[in-house]
Amino acid sequence: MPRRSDAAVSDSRATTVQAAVDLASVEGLEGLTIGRLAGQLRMSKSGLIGRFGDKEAMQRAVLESAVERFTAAVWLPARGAEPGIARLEAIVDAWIVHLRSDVFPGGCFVTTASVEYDARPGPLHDDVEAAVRRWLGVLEAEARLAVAAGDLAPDRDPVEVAFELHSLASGGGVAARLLGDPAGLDRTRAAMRRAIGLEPT
Amino acid sequence: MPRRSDAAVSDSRATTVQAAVDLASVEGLEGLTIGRLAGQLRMSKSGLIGRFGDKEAMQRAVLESAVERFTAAVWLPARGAEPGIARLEAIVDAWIVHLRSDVFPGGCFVTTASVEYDARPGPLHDDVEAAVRRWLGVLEAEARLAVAAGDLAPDRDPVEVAFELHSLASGGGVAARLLGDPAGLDRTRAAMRRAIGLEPT
DNA sequence: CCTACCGATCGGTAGG
DNA sequence: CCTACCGATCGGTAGG
Repeated sequence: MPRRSDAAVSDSRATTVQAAVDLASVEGLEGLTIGRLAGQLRMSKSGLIGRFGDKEAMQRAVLESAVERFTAAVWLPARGAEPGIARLEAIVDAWIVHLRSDVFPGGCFVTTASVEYDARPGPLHDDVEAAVRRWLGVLEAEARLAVAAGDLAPDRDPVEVAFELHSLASGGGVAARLLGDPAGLDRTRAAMRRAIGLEPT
Repeated sequence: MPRRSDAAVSDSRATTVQAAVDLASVEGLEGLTIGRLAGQLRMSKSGLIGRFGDKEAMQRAVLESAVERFTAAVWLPARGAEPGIARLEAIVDAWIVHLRSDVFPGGCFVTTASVEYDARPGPLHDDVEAAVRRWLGVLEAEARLAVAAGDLAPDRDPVEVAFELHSLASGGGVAARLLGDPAGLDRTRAAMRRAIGLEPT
């Protein structure tokens, strides 16, 4: 018999990961240190690292959790909308709401991780790349449905639409936060709507 | 009389900064360490730090130099073009060429710095913010000229155009590098041209 | 999960 | 510009 039930172990791990996501959101996945996180959780470094194995495994778990937060915030709410332009619009709306929210205290987690690992090979690079590819794939599929439905011009390339939306949200989110200017996200929203042929509103 | 001429001192400092820009381009300004840079330059840590005062002063000098590289690569070549859409087009072209080049081995320096400091106050945050504001101001002025010349729709907001171009280059450059896909920059170029009303070519 | 500890590295200073 | 050194912190292990 284990001294703690599996549920309790997985619970404590989930709590740990949550705190780590918040810390890494500000400091980056590279800036995350075992000592600081352990101190914040009032536990020993060895106790903390024991939950993951080593730092890299912890970073990968943190990234995975952050991606789940993003999906839950942006993809799930939009899933109910009609396929086509309505769903694309719902994704843009949820995305902007997400960027305005404090889901990640330090700004979009995947964007931060993308910049940290875009020029550094390794498992974390591969994980971030895979997550971005999955999300681009979702956007592309939605854009394709919108083209098929006649909501987007027939010569509009779904791959291009997906890449454009991703670039605008990623770059616009960073700039809005850096400038401390909420209007930045209004502009990001307007640009994303333009990219899918909608009026600014 | 100084033991080394002013020119020699400033020369050695410039060499130091150049090496530091390349290192920080990959590791980030936060990942830049005195020990590693000193080792790469085959000098002592104290000798290196003596050229700047402390690490933060070195980081600020590195950022300033990187901004100058960007301006020289993107703004100077476009300056000769006619004001209006021709100059905007020239800026986009130079920008994409710059992103494709190895001017910064680790990707756009200002984008990396924006992400590192968007959620962290301090002098470096302020320096990055000021640099981005200056560049957005340049883009906005050019967009305004293009609107005045009738090259952009009269209801197109120059501030929005500037923010959109910046977001696309910043986010698109990161994604293209992360995915290791040169087509990413083709898509970025197409999106930037779309933003200023031009055909993809 | 803990304490105690490892070698390496951090930014920086003293003194020359 | 150097050597020598400071206290702090890094990721991680040994042993319980």
